[in-house]
Amino acid sequence: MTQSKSPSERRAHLVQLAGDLFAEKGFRATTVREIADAAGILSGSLYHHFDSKESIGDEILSAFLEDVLAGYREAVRDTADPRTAIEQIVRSSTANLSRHRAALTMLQNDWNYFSGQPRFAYLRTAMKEIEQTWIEQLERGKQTGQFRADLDTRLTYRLLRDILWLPTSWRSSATWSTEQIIDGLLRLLFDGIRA
Amino acid sequence: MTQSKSPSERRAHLVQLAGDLFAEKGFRATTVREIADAAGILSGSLYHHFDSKESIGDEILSAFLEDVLAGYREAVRDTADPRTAIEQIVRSSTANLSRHRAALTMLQNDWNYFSGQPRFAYLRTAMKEIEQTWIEQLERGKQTGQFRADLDTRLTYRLLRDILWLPTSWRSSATWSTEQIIDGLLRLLFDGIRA
DNA sequence: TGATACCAAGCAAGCGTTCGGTCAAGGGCG
DNA sequence: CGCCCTTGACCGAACGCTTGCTTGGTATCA
Repeated sequence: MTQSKSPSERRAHLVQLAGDLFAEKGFRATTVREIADAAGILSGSLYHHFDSKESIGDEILSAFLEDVLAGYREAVRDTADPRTAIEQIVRSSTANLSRHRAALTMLQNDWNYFSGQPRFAYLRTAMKEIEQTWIEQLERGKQTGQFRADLDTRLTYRLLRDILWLPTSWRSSATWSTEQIIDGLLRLLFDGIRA
Repeated sequence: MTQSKSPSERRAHLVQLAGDLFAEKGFRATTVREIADAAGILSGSLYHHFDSKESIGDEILSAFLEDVLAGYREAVRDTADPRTAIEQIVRSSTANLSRHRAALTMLQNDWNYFSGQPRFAYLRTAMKEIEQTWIEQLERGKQTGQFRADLDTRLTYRLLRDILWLPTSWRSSATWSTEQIIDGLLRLLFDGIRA
C-alpha cells in the first residue's frame, strides 16, 4: 500500500496503530487481528515486524516510562522549592500522559499481567523511582512548612500520583483542554475545593 | 461436599468466589475455569447455577450500584449543607467500595465491554444519577460561598468521583485503615496539601 | 539476486457453553 | 420399615469459536 520512506518507519506506524487500540480497550482485550485490520494487513503479517504481541507492548511501555522518568528527574534537578518541583512534575506528566495514552491504560488495566513477567521487571523499578521522587518532595515541603505537617506522606503520594494519572483514562473528549485540566488539578491539590 | 443449609446459599458463595477473582484480574481476564477451580468443581458445573458468565457479572454490578445509589440518596436527603452532604457521600461510598471491590474493578477494567451491551444499560443510568448528585452539591456549595466560585463544576466532579474510587484498586494492603483513607481524602478534597 | 513486505492457510491452545449421565439426600406412601 | 421417585449438585466429554503464532509461498524493487 503506502510505501514508507525510511526503513522501519512502517514499524513505528504499526506501533502507533496498536497503541491507539490498547488505549481504548487495554492490552489483553486487543487482538492481533484487530491491530492488523487497522493496518490493512493480515494478522500473520504482523510477525514480519514483531516477534510477538508482547514486544509491541514492551516498546510502548518502556518508551513511556523513559519519558516520564526524564520529566521527573528534570523537575527535581532544576528546582530547590518542593512546591515548584511538584508543579513541574504535574506539568511534565500531563504532557507525557497525553502523548502516551496507551501506556497508561495498559498499566491500569493489565498491571497484573505485565508486572508478573520477568521481561517487564523494569516496570517495578520505574515505579519505585517515581514513588521515591514524590516522597522526597512531600517530605521537604513538610519540613519547610509549605505543606501540612500532618500529611501521611505515603498515603498522600499514592493519592496524588493516581489523581494525576486519572484524566488520561477519560475518553479523548474535547470537553476540557490540557491547560484546563492542569489548572483544575493544581488548584485542587494545593488548595482543595474550599473557598 | 459441604452441604448448604438454605437453597441457593451455595450460589451466593459462588458469586463471592467469582467476585474475588474479578476484583484482582477484571471480568474479561477471569475465566470460568478459574472460577470453577476456586469452587472445587468443573467449569461446566457452574452452568447449573448461572446461565452465563455475564449473569455473574450482572449480579455483582447491580448489587453494587443499588448500594451506592442508596448511599447517595440518603446523603442528600438528610442534609441541607452541601459540605456535609459531600462528606456523607464520601463516607458511604468508602464503605460500599470496600464491600464491593469486584464491582469497581469491573467498571474500571471492562467498562467498554459492559457499557456497550443493552443488558447493562442500567450502568449508564446509575452513572448519570451519580453525576447529577455531585453537580448539584457542588453548585449549591458555590452559591453559599463554601466552595471556590471558580470551580469548573463538571471537571471537579469528574476529579472528585474518580479520586474517591481510587483507593479501592489499591491491593487490599493493611497499610492504611479505612478511617485513615477517609481522613486523608476529606482533608485533601477540602483543604489541599498546603499549610 | 536477494532483501523487504505481505498473503493464504493453518496449527495448538484456550475460551464460554452444552449435554447426557451419575449419585446422594429426602419426602411420600404402602 | 422399606420402597420409589424426585430433586439438586456435579462429572466427563465434547462443541464451535477465537486466540497468538507459524510456515511456505509470492510480488516488488533495488
